[in-house]
Amino acid sequence: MSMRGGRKTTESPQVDPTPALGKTIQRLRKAYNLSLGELSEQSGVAKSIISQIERNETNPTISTVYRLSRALDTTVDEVLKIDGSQVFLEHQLKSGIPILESQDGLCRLAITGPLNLVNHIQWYDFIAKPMGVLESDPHPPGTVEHLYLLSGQIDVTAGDDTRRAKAGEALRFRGDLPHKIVNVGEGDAHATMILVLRQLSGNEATGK
Amino acid sequence: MSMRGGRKTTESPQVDPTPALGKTIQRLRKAYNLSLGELSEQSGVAKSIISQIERNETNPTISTVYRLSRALDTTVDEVLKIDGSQVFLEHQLKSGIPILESQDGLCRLAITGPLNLVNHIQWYDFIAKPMGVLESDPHPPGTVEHLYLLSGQIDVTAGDDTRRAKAGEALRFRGDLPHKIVNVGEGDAHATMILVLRQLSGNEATGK
DNA sequence: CGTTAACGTTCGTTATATAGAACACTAGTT
DNA sequence: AACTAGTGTTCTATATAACGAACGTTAACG
Repeated sequence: MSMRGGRKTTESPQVDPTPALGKTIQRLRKAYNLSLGELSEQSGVAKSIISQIERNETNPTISTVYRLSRALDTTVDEVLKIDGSQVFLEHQLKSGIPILESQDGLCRLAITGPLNLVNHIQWYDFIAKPMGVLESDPHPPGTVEHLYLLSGQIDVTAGDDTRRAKAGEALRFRGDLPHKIVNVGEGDAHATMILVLRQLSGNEATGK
Repeated sequence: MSMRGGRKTTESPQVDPTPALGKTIQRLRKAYNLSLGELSEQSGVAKSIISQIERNETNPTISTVYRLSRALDTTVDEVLKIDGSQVFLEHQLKSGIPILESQDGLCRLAITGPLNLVNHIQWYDFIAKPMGVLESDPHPPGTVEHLYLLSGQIDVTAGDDTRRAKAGEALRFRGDLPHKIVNVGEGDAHATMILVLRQLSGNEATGK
């Protein structure tokens, strides 16, 4: 008797085990602002292959997916996950810092600041396509968010307050409230976003 | 400026991304008492491929590894883990029941009983090669372990008490103490092991 | 304009992962 | 002993994943 449980082969004869792999890889790659060539360099995978993987035109080798997921600071399982329902992808870095990136590609938040300061100050590069909306849950109390708009035009809503900023302008608002950033311009909106956590002031070192 | 952090390509030029995959697959397959042919049927992967994968003679496709890991009730990441230090592999089933299986292949514990009773009674198939030792941490208080030796010869130590059993004999001992099973015979030892948890008696149902 | 550079795609070739058949090997049976 | 049924391995052919080069496109510059 070698049967065990009710597992069957006939479950799904020809399921594509990796329906979302391509999109996920591409999402992560863009979240890091990497081109195919750059990711190719960093991962060791030919850029043509990456291109095909992103369009689900190939069934990559474990080795290939492994190298890609390493270069993208994530795991094989993570890139295999089918998260079609998720609006935002939350990607845990090795350092524990999440990268938020909208699935439809409208908004993108990439960390650009030094990782060792992440408990004091977080520095993001923010790009939103027209109509893009980034909604954030509150950050820790006392957090202040600084936003310097490099190009485009956005509306920022923090709590009840809404303000508009054009290219070259800066905004500062409370990050410990639910807040929202909307690209109200016609082109892409590009901004530098800096989160200053309260711990920074009044405590020179965490003591660890 | 497309640089980001300090990720480098030169990290490891030609690392084998899957050094333990073969062993892990084989371990899991044996933990389920599956032959290559059986796993082939259940996973849809040709048994020749599984054979090659287990001996690390191929670099399987994501699809292949995915089908295998599914058939083995685990994830892709799980089979990729390099746990060379671990003496025992603890494999979480979907149902949450761990399977213990020694890495060197000396001992093997496979669940054979019905899964829905796992909180009351656990029923294992135990096989140990010569010199094989299975050490267990204490089970919940009140647990009694029943062991019926099908073939071979073993010593069981529970607490301070040590007893020997030959083929056809049965042992019963306290499972809530650290205990150890040693195959002292020349051939394989094969036993049926039944864990009876206290909840079974005095409570007809856990209420959930 | 043409030039350059960067992007993602497609092409041509090579390497190899896959499946199925054939193969040894063992153990149990008559 | 021969006959089975099981194991895991090795064959052979085919499909295709991988790479690097060439390509079309776009954008920024002179």
